[in-house]
Amino acid sequence: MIDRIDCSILKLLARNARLSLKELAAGISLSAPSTTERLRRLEERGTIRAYTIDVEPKQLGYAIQALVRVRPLPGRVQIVQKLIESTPEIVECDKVTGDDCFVARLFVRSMEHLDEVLESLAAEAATSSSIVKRQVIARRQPPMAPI
Amino acid sequence: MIDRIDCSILKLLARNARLSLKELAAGISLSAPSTTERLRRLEERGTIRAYTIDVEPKQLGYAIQALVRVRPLPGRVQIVQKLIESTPEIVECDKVTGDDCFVARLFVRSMEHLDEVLESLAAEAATSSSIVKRQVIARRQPPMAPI
DNA sequence: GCGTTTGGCCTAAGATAATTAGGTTTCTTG
DNA sequence: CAAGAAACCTAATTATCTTAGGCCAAACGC
Repeated sequence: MIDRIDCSILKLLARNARLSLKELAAGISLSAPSTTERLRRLEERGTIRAYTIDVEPKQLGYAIQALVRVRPLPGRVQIVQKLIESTPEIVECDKVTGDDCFVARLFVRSMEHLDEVLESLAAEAATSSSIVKRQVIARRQPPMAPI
Repeated sequence: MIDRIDCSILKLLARNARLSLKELAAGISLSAPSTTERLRRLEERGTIRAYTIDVEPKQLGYAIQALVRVRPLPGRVQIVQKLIESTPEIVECDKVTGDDCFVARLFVRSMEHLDEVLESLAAEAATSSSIVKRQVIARRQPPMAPI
């Protein structure tokens, strides 16, 4: 499904998604039109879901990052999910196996702000929060190999 | 530190980091050269940490995504951190407050593969794994407002 | 086994976009 | 209030991207 060349494209774009077509083409030793066509197919097949940026949260005023495990009260799963979705401070949330139904990552300006967000969930769910002390591994790509 | 225009730039690029300079300039109603200069400063100040892509893990052969809480055995924190860093299946890891010293996200091809990765940690740490059943919120940006 | 089709690549030209240079306006500051 | 700096602009040059058309090799049908 994904050959060696597609793999190189993904690696190059993961490192810098704003690479010009020319640079990208040079990186994979193909012509510009062929590279365009490869890119188009990667997008079409959904391999590349999005081109995006990684923003420094502190520069946006978010001093604190936390991981929160959320256990909805019986019968409140749907409500809690809606609540989570509509909480803009939550930047990522997974529904997982186990007692902790949801695991969310959130960005807040202060401890007070964290408390505020958690309070908004308190009526519908039990939460356990962990403050991020350090990012040991910033979001990276898993090993990419031709399939 | 970040004005209304920078904010718009960040929002536009978060949605599509490959927007051409011309499109970006049109989006914020500035000329192309001014837009270039704004971008340059956002990069220089570290507000934009990286331009990257969001890849569909399934298309790379990763059928399963898991969140793992890792509690190193006494005195083994450093060793475990090294181990985590050198595990390519781990795509993200945070050092957090609380008993669970690390929280990692990993991509694996199968349950056997998951077991394999966890086994490699077993000698140095206790782990609790949760399989991701559904991404309720895919990585998004927190609210952006001028600061 | 051979002609045909398809997929993927190429080059080259025309169209589009990015950069550079130089000037204008506006805000800040001595 | 004048000087300087910061941020913007336009226009011309330079570079890049897209389009069109053709080549080649592997897969396919007869």
